Order: sequence, then structure tokens, then C-alpha cells
Amino acid sequence: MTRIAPKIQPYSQDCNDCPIRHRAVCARCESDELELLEQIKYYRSFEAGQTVVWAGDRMDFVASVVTGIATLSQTMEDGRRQMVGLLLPSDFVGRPGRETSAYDVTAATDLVMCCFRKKPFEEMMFRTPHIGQRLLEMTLDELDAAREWMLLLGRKTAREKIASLVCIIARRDASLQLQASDGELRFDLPLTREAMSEYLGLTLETVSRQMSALRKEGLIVTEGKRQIVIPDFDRLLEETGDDSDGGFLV
Amino acid sequence: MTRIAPKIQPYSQDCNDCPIRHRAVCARCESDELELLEQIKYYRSFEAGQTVVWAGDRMDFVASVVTGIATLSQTMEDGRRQMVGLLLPSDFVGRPGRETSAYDVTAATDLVMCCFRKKPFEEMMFRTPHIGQRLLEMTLDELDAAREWMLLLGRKTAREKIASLVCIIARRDASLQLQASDGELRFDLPLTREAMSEYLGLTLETVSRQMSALRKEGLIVTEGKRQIVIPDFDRLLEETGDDSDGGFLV
DNA sequence: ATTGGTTTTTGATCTACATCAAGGCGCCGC
DNA sequence: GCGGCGCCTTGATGTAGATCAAAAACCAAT
Repeated sequence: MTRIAPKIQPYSQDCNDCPIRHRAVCARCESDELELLEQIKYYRSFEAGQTVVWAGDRMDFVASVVTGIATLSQTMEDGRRQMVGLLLPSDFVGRPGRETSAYDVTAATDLVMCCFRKKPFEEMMFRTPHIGQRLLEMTLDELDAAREWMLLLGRKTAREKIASLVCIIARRDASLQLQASDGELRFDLPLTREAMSEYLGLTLETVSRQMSALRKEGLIVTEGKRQIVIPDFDRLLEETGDDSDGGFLV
Repeated sequence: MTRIAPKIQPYSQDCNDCPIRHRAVCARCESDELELLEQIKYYRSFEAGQTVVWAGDRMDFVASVVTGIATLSQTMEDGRRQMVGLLLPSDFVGRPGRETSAYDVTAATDLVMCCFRKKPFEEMMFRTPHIGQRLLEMTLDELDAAREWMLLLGRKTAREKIASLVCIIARRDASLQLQASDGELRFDLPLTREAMSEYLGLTLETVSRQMSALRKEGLIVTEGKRQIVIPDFDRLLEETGDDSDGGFLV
């Protein structure tokens, strides 16, 4: 039976523009805190492919993704690139207490972010401990995700990497918005082959080949541009190399 | 000229058994907080190779490393292993708010940890915001380290990986305890080839070959068991593939 | 419909690292 | 001194994925 462990707590939808995205925590915000947040927030839109900030550039805001997908990447002098963060709606970017961005932040799709000016945000964080606590939780979740990602990068085969990525997106999409209609799972994979290869530490050709392989074996079906159907989620999961049970991390 | 960017803030030495390791922050502890910490802390020793906890096991404490080296690793069903954390003296393990360990925690060398029972520690964290704030800083540092590590795993060559690892340890050792006597740098590399391979996502044979290569080229000198000398740190740095300037992360 | 740009697929070949397999070296106990 | 055990090194060979190259699919604009 196809059951999709959400892996992340179901964050509130209408809370995407709140830096502290969990509804239960938002509920703890005093009305004047919410009002302050309103005052220091502003929206920015980007087109797919645009860069939000370059590594090393001044970044005087923190933000959360409202719609679309953003990526964090590191680049080596000779151009080799590795993605180190994938931000879906409701995810948070920016490190309180740091002046410049440590990573390239890029819009993978058309993107809307809700930004908060850093200074006042930090002051607010300092005054209201539960915001810091929530941020700690979120950071710990990200750290766990990064560590699972490290296992993927260090030890998984190309096929396992692809299967893992598809499952990761499917999980997040499913828990955020899409229904698993009995067994079958349909969702958007809004990443270019190149973005996938940067995520996985592969070349884009290898990504393409492995996607074709999974398609030929019926593990995934592609419909049109970037719509994907997973006929049997569990069967795909078996290709990831992951423990079938452990599944409580992002 | 050989100058070693510390990359981490110089943590206080005599503060290793404090979970909140930065001296400036420790100074902010009230005396009754320090007393409470005393009450809930206890020490545990392990021999090299021993396991502290297995992934999935109950872990009812948080801890910081006093002496020695501990590792966090993930294991796949078929035995493939990837290290996801390397804990040197003053580093912190354990996630507040989680019952079980997500990773195998292992003593890479003889190890002494200072443990705090989780429940009271969490209560204390809840009551004294600056502990939470300090923990957030530390977690963000770890996240940055993890992301640099991801670049290493995903995009670096075996030779670059080795050079990077040696530099990482050299930096930490140097900033913690050892002097850079004009240009030359001498320190302990207390990891087996196997541990190194788990860190780097390589096999132990490849690690051995690349170490030999660096040795033959005079980039490193090995003395006795695991003592290492780096005659010219900058020259080794060039082999890491890293940007020469950016160097403010762990 | 035609053009031109971007992204994807597929093929042929190459290579860095893995794998398999011996030895070597230091260390401890007898 | 001598065997045994844990590490480490080195060699021979295999292979997954990179690289190079070209064609195909897709899409938007004229």
C-alpha cells in the first residue's frame, strides 16, 4: 500500500510569508509582533534563472519562499558547482548575524520571496525568544537534511541519487499540496536536468540517462514538460537505497 | 607567508565541558545556571573504536567532547557508510527535542565526553534564552560546515578531498592548541585510513594512494604513527580546490 | 510554417576511482 | 625471537560515470 510518510510537519499554507512558518508557533505571536513583522516585510519576485544574491554579496535581509523554488549553490574557481540547499515554499533563507551571503541564491523557477530587513528582524528575535527557538528547530531540521544529502553525495549510485531526489520532491509536494490518489502520485518536477545534476553531484548527461532508465522500467512516467507520475511510490523508494522504515527526517 | 585563518572563533579551552562553549557567552551564565549545569552533568569515557550510541537508539543526554574525537555516521542497509559529523574537543552532540539518535556516534580515538541529562538541559534552555541563542549559532556553524562538506563530496577529486581534510584538521588543531612555528605546521591526524575514507566518500585504498602521492610530492610529511607535518600550508591549500580567500567558515 | 535558441536525449570513448588481491610493517604477548 | 593481529601500502584489473559530440525535441517569436 502506498503511504507517504510526510517527513516534514505539515506547515501551514497561508503562513508562507511568515519567517516562523509553523502554525502552532505563529499562534504564539503576540499581535504587536505580527504587526512589526508586517512593517519590516516586503516581497520580491524573480524570474526562473535569475540570481537573488551572489556568494559574498551583501545580504541585508532574511526571507522565506512564498511560491516557486530557490537554490543555494557553491561554486569553485574553475566553475564546478554544487547545490547545497533547495528551498521550497515556506523554507527560510538567511543567517541572522551574517552580513554577506555564503552561497549563490538562485531562482530555479519563477519565485516570490517574502523578505524581512535583517536588523529589525534580529532585534525582534532577540526580544521574543520563541522566534529564536523556532529558528533553532528549523536549522536543526536543515542540518538533518544536509546530512542525509551528504550520504547521498558520498555513497549512492547515480540511479539511487535520481530515485532519492524524485522521492524527496514527491514527498514535499505531496505533503504541501498534492493528493496521492490511490497509489498513483502526480506532481511537478520543476528542475532542469542541470539543476538536478547540481543537486546530485552528477553531470546532466548522467541524470538524463538515469531518468530514461527509470522511465523505461516504468518506475516513473513523464507527462508533458515537467509533470511526473509515480505509479508505485514504494517501488521507487526501493531504488533509493534508503532504509525503508527510518523516515522521520526532511 | 603562512597565515592560518582560524575559521572558527577561538573557543575557550577551559570551557570544553560547558555546552555553551564560547567564553563570551559563558560569561553571561548566572552563577545559579552554572550550578545547575554542574548538577546535571556527568562524564563518560570511551576507547577508540567503541560506539557511543547507535542510530535509532534512545539517547537521553546531550554532550560536548572534552578530549578525543567522535564521529557521526550514517549506514545503509548494505553496509555503505558515510560520516556526516566530525566532533573535536568543544563540539556539541545531541538534538534537543529528539528522543533517539539519528546517527551512529563512535569514538574515533579515546574519548571523554561531558554529558548533560536531556530533560533538565531542555528546561534550562527554555528558561535561559541565551543558551538557546548560543545553540542556534553553533547549529548554524555546523550547517555551514555541512554545506562545505557537501561541495567536497559532490565535486572534488580524491586528491582535493584529501588535501581538504588535512587542512581542515590542521586548522582546527592549530587554532585549538598547536603553534604554527614559522611556516611549518605539526599536528596529529588521529584518524585511520578507514575513518578518512568514510569522511571523504572514498575507499580506504584511494585514501592511502593519495596520501602517498602527497607525501612523495613533499606536500605533507608523516612522522611516526600519525603525526603529520605540513611544510607549507599555503601550497597544500592550493590543492584543495577551495577559493583562497573565502575562509571564514569552519 | 520557419527560424533560432534552449533543453534533453543518445552514442562513443575515456578515466578516475572501486574492487580484488598480496604483501609489508609495526606492535603486543609469549 | 617469533607468531599473530591491525593497519597500511601497492599492484592489477574492472567499471560507473565523465567527457566529447551530435542529433532530437521543444518553445517562442517572426
